[in-house]
Amino acid sequence: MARKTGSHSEITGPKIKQSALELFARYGFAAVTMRQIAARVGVQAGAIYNYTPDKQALLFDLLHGHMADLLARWAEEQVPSHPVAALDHFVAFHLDFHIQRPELVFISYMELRNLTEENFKAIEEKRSRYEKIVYDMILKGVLSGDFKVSDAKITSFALIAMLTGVVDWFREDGRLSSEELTRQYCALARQTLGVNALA
Amino acid sequence: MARKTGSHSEITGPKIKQSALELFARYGFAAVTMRQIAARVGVQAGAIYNYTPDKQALLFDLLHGHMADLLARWAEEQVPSHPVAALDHFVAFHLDFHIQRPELVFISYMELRNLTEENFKAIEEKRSRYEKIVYDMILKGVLSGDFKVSDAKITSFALIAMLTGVVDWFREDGRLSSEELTRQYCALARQTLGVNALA
DNA sequence: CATTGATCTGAACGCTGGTTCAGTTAATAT
DNA sequence: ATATTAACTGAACCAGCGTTCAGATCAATG
Repeated sequence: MARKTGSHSEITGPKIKQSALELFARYGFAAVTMRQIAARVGVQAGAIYNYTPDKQALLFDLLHGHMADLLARWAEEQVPSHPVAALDHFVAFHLDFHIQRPELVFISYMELRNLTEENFKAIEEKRSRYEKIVYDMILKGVLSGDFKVSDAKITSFALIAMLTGVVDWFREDGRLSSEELTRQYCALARQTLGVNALA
Repeated sequence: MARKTGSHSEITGPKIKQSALELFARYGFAAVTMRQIAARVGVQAGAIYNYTPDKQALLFDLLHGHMADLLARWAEEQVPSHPVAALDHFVAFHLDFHIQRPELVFISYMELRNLTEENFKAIEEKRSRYEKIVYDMILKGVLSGDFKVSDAKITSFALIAMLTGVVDWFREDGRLSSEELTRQYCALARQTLGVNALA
């Protein structure tokens, strides 16, 4: 027996990516076997190499695609000009995007060190671009007087950390709906940035 | 050639733990070899098994010791009774403790999934205890009217995430001293918890 | 119907992993 | 000196790793 009826590359390709993603997220890149990925797809290990040059590329494609997607989506957003409205908009966007991809968010943080130096740099560059977006947003609000923070850089890190940390505990079927979550975090973010705080 | 002059278990034991910690933090548990750890200690791989039953125990001891240490230290602290002072105290404690052990903090977050189910539960239990401390602290301030937050549970997660996230970027020789860092985060935490905010 | 080419199998390759253990060494006790 | 033993070596075991590849299979083509 060899090739199964109805197997096509248009199906197998995405399935490999998806399986790799799930397994990397659950067990970690180094702990996952090509044979495990193949088994989940319903294929032998060798078949994977029709779709990726090696295991490293499988990881890199996932991470790089994730960051590229994040930046592309943000570029499409219509950001309000008022700093507080922009903050709300960003919080909603960030939460929505990350909550929909908990596994990608997870491995994007965890598996950076399993990347080749070259591949690592490519991801870092995109990550910095995103951090700069947040930093610029905060800076604008500080200059306009809408935000009161003692250090815009620190605050940008703190804001990202506290928003991204949500994927560690949020569950779609949990106590909070995603709408409620967004509402809560918009209020929390405003407070953290000192909106309406005393000078 | 076999045993080297001056080698003693009181030295080799801690050296193994330390080497394992450094390597796990840098390359990840699954990617690190017993032979790599041994090489760093200056010993053959087999010698490690005089100090640990297996690789898993090496990881578990590090994580469990870290959490036990965290809880023990906090238990020794004299916490002010006033909610705002207690918050400041907690922020200073948490930052200080975590900044001094960036590698342990790192692997405590990253390598949980490489633990046996039984070992995982033991760590989780301690982690929950710590989270409850934070939650209770926030709740107390909310009830006294010193804190204004819309959801104490969410806020406790957000606070921990934003404080612990510091180890991702803070460097002892960086722009900020640890004292300055603490000052900044005390202010940030107060703002996040709505101290002095309008009702 | 014959041919082709994309897709996949199954077995193999060389290598490295965690772990074990008989034997060696040197510090200590007698 | 001799005996004892904790500490370590060095080699081995075998399972499993990522990766390769010749050959099998099937869908599509002409």
